[in-house]
Formats: sequence, C-alpha cells, structure tokens
Amino acid sequence: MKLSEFELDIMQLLWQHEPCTASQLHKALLADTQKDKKVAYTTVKTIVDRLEQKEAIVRCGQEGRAIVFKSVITQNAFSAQVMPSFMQRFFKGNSRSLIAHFIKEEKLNDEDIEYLQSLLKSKKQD
Amino acid sequence: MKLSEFELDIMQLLWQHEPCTASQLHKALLADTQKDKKVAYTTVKTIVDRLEQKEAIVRCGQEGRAIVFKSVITQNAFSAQVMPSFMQRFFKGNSRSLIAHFIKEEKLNDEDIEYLQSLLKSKKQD
DNA sequence: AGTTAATAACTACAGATGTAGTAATGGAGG
DNA sequence: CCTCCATTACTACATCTGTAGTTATTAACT
Repeated sequence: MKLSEFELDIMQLLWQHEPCTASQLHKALLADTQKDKKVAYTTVKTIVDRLEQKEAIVRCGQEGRAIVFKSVITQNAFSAQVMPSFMQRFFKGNSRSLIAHFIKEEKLNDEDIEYLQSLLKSKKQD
Repeated sequence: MKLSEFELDIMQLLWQHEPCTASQLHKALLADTQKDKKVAYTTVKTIVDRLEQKEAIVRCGQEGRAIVFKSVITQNAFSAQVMPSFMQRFFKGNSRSLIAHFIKEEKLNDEDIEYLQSLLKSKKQD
C-alpha cells in the first residue's frame, strides 16, 4: 500500500481519532497547530475518498448523514511496512547505524537513556 | 528541498559515486541488484536534469561529451533535513520511542549492542 | 575530413497528487 | 411535511512524477 504525503497526514489523524467522519478529520487537521494546513473540507473529503478506494479505510457507520470511517491497517503495521525502505534509503539497511544516529543526534534525558539501556540489556539475553 | 522517490534514488547513487556522469548513474542503477529497476538511459537523464533544476546537483566538469555532476548537499545534511518530519510522522517526534522501536524490532548482534550501550553511556555524561 | 556512437536537450504523455468547486441529497428542526 | 444545512458524490484542473522517444550535437575513431 502506497500512500501519499497528504494521505498519510489524514491516516495519522484517523489513527488518533477513529472511528470518525470526514468533517471530524477536517476539523482535526485545522486544529493541528504543528502543521498548520488550512484546506477546504472538500479537499479532505477527496483524500478520504481516495483512502477508501485504496482500501486503507472502511465505512463503519453513519452519524446523521455523515459516514464514519475506521482504518484497515494499524499504525504500527503500516510503520513496520514502510520502515524497511526508509532504513534502506537512509542507513543502507543497517539498523545499528540508524540507532546510533538517533542516539547521537537526538535529545535524551537520563530516564530515556536508562530505559534504552535496559532494552539493550534484555535484547542481549536472547 | 523536496525530492521525489526516484530523484532520491539517483541522489543516493550520486553520493556513492560522485563526481560522475548521467550514464555512469544509469549504469550504477542497472547494476544495483537491491532494487532492480530497469529504465532507459533517457529516464535517468531526465531525473538528472530535474535534480539540476532543483539545484540539488551541479555540473563540475566534462568527460568527452558527457557532463560530470556532483551533489550540492551532503547525504548527511539531507538526512538531517528530512529526518525530523519522518520522526514526527512515525513517532510523533519522540526520539525515545523511535530508538526503542528499532532496538526492539531490528536484529542486533552482541557487538552492536555493546557499541550502542557505550554510546548511551557517553551520552549520559554530558 | 567524414562517419558514428554516445550524449545532451527537448518534447511527450499517462497517472498520481494537492486542491477545490458544484450539484445532489437526506437528516434534523421547525 | 417542508426547508435548509451539512455532507456526499462527482468533476476539474494544475503540478509533480515516472517513463521514454526524437532530434541535435560532438568527441573520437578511421
């Protein structure tokens, strides 16, 4: 399943709010201060239609006239699906260098570090 | 700078082989067994033209009739630029959960784990 | 110097994508 | 029951993307 940038944005919102309607997604998008993307309701509806065509989402009810949608794939399943090509692209599929990159470049507090260390420790066990 | 999928593929090849010509990139693409993408030379040339227009690459010489190109941004600079939106998208900008995800999901041998542990340790220092 | 094979430069085109308008319609409220 | 507003369904269109053909040009070889 290949989703475009904007389709992904809408999926993201759906995952956060599902089950929900197109106009709820529209409102959620407008409310999202991170990416302030001001588009018309019909624009969101078009994306929703396309997601439905791609069978990324399905109808699961009505609310008045409005159609209620839910996602077909979970966010994790989707991430797991796109991650490999991302890794391949940016880290030549080398997960060690990817993890190293983020440890080096990202802010982590002591608690984060301890948590990650415990993960690594238990990873070593098996 | 926004690059398409295929444009990124070509940049990747350029970063590996630069400075080089369009036909060298074409050959490198055909030779790449990972992604076996068999396209005509002119297709690659079109992408190279577009990359030049976007000023992602520049001419830096001739080899016979062929134009030699080099990249304008380094691979790391580019990664650093796209990474935040990737993180935002898949891990809500939370680097801890991103790193945790990869530690959990990816294969790591003992040496990898030790290396990452040492990175975390030195991170804690500062 | 003439020929040729490689390469550049330009053009083309179908399908995807972002964006939105218009027309139809059916619940909800009077 | 009728009206109206929200929402759907449909259409439109410019731009981007992947893909490649055609034509012009030129370095290199004979």
